[in-house]
Amino acid sequence: MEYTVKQLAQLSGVNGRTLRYYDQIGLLKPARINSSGYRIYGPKEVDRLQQILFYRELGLRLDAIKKIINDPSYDELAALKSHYNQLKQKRARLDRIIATVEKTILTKEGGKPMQDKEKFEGFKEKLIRDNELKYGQEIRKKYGDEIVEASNAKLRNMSQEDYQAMVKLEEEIFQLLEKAYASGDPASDPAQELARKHKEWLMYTWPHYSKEKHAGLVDMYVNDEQFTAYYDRKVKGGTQFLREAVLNYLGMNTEKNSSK
Amino acid sequence: MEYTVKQLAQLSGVNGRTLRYYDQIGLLKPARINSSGYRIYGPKEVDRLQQILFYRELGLRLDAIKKIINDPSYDELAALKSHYNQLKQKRARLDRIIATVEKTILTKEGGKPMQDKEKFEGFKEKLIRDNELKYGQEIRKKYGDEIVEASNAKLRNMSQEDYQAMVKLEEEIFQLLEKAYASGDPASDPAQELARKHKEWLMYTWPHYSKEKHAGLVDMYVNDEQFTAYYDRKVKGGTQFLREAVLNYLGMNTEKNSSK
DNA sequence: CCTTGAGGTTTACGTTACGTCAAGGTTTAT
DNA sequence: ATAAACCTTGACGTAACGTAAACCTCAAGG
Repeated sequence: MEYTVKQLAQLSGVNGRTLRYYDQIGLLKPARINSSGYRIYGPKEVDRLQQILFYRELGLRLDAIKKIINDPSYDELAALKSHYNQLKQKRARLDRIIATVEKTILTKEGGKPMQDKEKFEGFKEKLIRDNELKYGQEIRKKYGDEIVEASNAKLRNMSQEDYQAMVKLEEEIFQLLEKAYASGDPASDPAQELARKHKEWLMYTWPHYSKEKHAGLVDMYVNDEQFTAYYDRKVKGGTQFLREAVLNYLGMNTEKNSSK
Repeated sequence: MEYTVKQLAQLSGVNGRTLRYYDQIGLLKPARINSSGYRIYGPKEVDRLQQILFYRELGLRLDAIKKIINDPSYDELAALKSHYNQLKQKRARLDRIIATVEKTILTKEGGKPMQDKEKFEGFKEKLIRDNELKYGQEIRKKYGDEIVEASNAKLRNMSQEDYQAMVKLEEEIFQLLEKAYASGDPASDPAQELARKHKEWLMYTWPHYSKEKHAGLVDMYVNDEQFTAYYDRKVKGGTQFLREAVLNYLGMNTEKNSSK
């Protein structure tokens, strides 16, 4: 089947302008342009649009979507399964909001007062999405979906104070990283403190901590540009240094400097 | 309990900047400003923010939310019950999308091809929301929730062709309105044709048509500024004329010109 | 054959709901 | 006393379109 702009728009429920915009930003190019300049979409584009809408439903930004589906290692089927899980999470969030509404109604009708905190149950998706962005993509590939889901679930149930403590801890880690890096020695006291805090910080969201996973994670940090950018933003080479400090802390040998 | 910007932000999960913005546009003013110029929010503001977030969750725009909760006739409890229904609808929509993903996965794995149309099941909320904006607010007040819900349900199940036909019909109505209005006579042929088409158009979404409801509706058109703006956009006085044409068509007397 | 109406095109400016500085004042903790 | 962590008010930036202008193309009817 082939479709013009309007036809595909009607089929999918999006606006025609949206399709032109998607063409403009290179997110969804038509299969071809006919002799009079019309955009013509084929079956492949229909599927691609469907994928785009799934991602959009999850709240991803268009440039992120573009990156993902243009990635040569993009696996459509795996992506669909991931969608499936995330949509279920989204529904779970909706369930919590619905429960909050129910509770609020009962409160208004019954008179039993509600804690301010309770009033916002379910509205914290953004924090979860941040977590997802930081740890979702890559870790999903390495360790599978479960660990990310569990991490999100834990985050969701985290108390206000815990969350604040966690954010504070993260800041401390960055400060320690600067200090320890200045010492230049991954075995130094501040470096070991850094590694300890990094572990502590991970345990806020990891369901089961293990040395192997921790080591695997810092190893991945070094190889993944997103993570490297994140940990290098204060000091260049910070990611590398963090890895060595953690491996040292865990009593694992860095290949680079084995004994000494 | 009293909160500063950051505290309320952490409590509710929104960004501090968001709260300042809401103050700026007059959507959520702090209870008071303390001696050093800080915004201080009290319990009433906490509740109001919760309401705002409920509406935002449903996809309403901030100016619309402002209108609604500033309306002196705004009934918090009724609003909550309405939220409850709409959130459930939203969840139903999510369920449909989840079902689509499941189906897509099965298709990819099993090989049975999927209809292009099926691929977009669940993504048509916008049409429904438009319907809701046009007919939700006021009709909910007059006839209760059920009729609106039923109307939405009908729209949701409407086929592509029906929908197109309906949109086309709406356009015809506006053209007829112009023509009939020019004649100046609500009993004229084009005016009667107009009324007939208006009925036909309503029947696309109304579960049960009745003369009384039709008459009540056009009556309401005249008194509601949103509707008046809508039907007056081509010709001034069009709403009034439409009302008279319909009442005439239904064999009901307009008080203004009873016999003649 | 010509018109009309519904589609198509590009270009360009407007909008919503914030995010992100910048530059500075205030409060709290050490 | 000094820094850290708040707060303030601008002011500019942005994402993802909506909308309007000005023009081209195609199918159907008088």
